[in-house]
Amino acid sequence: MLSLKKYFTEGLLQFTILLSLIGVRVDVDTYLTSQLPPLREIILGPSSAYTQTQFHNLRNTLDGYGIHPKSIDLDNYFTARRLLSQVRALDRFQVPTTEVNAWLVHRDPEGSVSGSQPSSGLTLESSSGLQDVTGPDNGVRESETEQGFSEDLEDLGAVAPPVSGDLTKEDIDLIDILWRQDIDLGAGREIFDYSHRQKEQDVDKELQDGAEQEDTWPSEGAEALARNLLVDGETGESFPAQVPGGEDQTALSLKECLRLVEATCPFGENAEFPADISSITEAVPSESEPPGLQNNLLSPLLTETESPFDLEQQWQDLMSIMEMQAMEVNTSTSEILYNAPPGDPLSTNYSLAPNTPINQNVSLHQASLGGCSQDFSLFSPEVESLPVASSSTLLPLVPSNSTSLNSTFGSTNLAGLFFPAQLNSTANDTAVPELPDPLGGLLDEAMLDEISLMDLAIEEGFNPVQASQLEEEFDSDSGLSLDSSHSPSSLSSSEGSSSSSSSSSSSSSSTSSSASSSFSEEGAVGYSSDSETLDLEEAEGAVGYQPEYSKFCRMSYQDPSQLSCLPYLEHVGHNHTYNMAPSALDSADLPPPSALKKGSKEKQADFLDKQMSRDEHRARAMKIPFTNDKIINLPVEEFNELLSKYQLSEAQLSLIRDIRRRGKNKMAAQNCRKRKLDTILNLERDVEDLQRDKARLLREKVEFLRSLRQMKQKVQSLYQEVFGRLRDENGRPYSPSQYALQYAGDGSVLLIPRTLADQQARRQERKPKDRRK
DNA sequence: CCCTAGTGTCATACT
DNA sequence: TAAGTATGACACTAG
Repeated sequence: MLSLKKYFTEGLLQFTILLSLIGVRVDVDTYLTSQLPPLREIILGPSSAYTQTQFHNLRNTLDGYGIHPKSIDLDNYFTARRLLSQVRALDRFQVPTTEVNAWLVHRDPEGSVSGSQPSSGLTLESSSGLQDVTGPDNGVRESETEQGFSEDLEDLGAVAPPVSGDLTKEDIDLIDILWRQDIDLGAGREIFDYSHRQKEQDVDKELQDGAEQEDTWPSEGAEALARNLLVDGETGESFPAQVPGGEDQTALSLKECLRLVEATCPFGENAEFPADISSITEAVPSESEPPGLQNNLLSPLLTETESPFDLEQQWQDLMSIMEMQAMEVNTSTSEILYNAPPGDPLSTNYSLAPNTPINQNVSLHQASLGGCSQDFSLFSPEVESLPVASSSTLLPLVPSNSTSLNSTFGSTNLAGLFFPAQLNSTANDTAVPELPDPLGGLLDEAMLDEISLMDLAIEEGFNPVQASQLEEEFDSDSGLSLDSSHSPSSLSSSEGSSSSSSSSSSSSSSTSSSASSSFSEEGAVGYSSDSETLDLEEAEGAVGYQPEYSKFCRMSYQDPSQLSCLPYLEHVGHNHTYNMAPSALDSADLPPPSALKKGSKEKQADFLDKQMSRDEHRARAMKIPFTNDKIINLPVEEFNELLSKYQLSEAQLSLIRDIRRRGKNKMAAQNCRKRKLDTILNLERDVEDLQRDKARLLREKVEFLRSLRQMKQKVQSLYQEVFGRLRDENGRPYSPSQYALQYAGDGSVLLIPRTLADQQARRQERKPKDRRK
């Protein structure tokens, strides 16, 4: 019970200190409501840190005593706590996984679509036109508009119903690939610098048969695209500008793609048509499309799944970032956050061009992609607005395992059509190490909202290198421990000098204000605070030790001005100690020889008198034949010996024991207070570290989210590319309003009527909700 | 005179 | 059990 009480009170103290030290908004609610263990930890945990630091033990060690067994490793404790906090912060990143469904596509000549899976077989006759695919993400969009972000995402169709379920291995692989692709396209992972990719590309060219595809892509593509290239501000990569009239580039790049598709896919003969630009453009989005329609049209993949991110929480996180910036981390985010226009360059850089029409004079032999063994789920985009951002966006969507793709499409490396070779073959090798697999669950609207938010925040200039540096800094600065440098043992540096000073400087009562103390030969620990007496004490074999200013001065304060000395310590040093000047005793016991300027002597005596503690006065009054320092600091055996040497009355003995008790207790109290102070200071530093960690993790999160958004956009554009190339038996493109592509779990692709796709989407949207209940 | 910080002391519990 | 230690509480003092 006692320990419980102790823990509780101490915990409360620390908790309060923590909150007050933070001084900024703390997510206390999160901990209180949903995370009781942390609260319990906050209350109970620190208690261990608050107990028994044994400051003097180190000194005792110096004096020949061992470390007190009660000493607690605060370092470990605080480190554990810090790690716990990090882990806790990380769990906000966890999002439910998104199930990627796919259907095996087999399109028979009659115009019906039949999947290899029974449930997916459907006829195309159900050309029911546009479906009302209103997204189910109203709540999310509220906050979107409120924050002024993500309109572009909506335009991109981020309102599609969610896909749900567990990720299969292939899904993960695909996600991984997408991730890397994204990285390659400038997701901010500088580790994948251009040269690195170049090397990979070179290697892959040697390894892969489809080198020609890669060659044609950059060569022809570059030529054609050179006119309207945008440069990714982040990676320096170029991609086509989104020019409304830029059909040329698109057509050209698509032609390249198509050539490979034709060479790869065993399409039916009767399905081959020369591409008719006009017919294609009909199926292509136009600027005149109502915005609402576009929203629905462009949502094959940017589907909402679950909303793992509490927007409120995220907003708090962002606020926290800004708070951190106020502290020191950065200073620009808030401005960016609040002032950045919705169409900030960063966002637009990676946004598809909703209004870019796509003209492709290409054709498919058959209106089906037989057995595309990709797992990415392409959900139906709706009609007209099929913005293909740029040909460069075709690059992503590579399967982690290109062999499966190849086997599916035949001997030709179709993957090379869509993806650079180096990504095909080295996807696994170049994976970002330890990259979590956040993508599954991240593909949801709420995430996109956040992404937009984060995109703004990220402009503060964070990069992974900085993050790692920060991390290193944190690692090296475990900061939470009461390391030896903060313990009184460090006194030795300043104290040792005086320990050997002559013992008989005596009555001079040095008025030097410099604090100096020493350890006695016995190793007993005394306490002396100011001026006088030290040398005399040594003469007595007693020892004092000074409240070490240096110790406090070493406490980590970021403000250099505070480093010099804590102002409130300037008053420490009153001499309330028992370490009276022997001269005083001597002068009392042995009156001065005689008339030696009585005035000054009296003054001196008065002064020393005032310096004496009550116990010293009592001792003198009781004619105790030895100093209080001896009484207090001598080991028990010597102390008893000393007592035995003298014939002392009961009163004297009682007083001596009281003096000893009080003296010991006084030192204990001093140690106790020091410990408290250290604990508080360390808590303060702990809070700072945690805040920095939090800011760093948030920045990393921003990075992840942005990459995710880019991947989504690329997948969407890929979908549009593929869909736009599909031709029915008459050689006409399928209407996005009537058909949609879906991917089955087994890697197959299915062209299904839009109505069915919508139904499935809704069904899958309901699933997670039900699961949540 | 009041407030605050530092300190000493006591009582108590613990080691 | 004795001695030492830790700490909350209180009082005192200086600034």
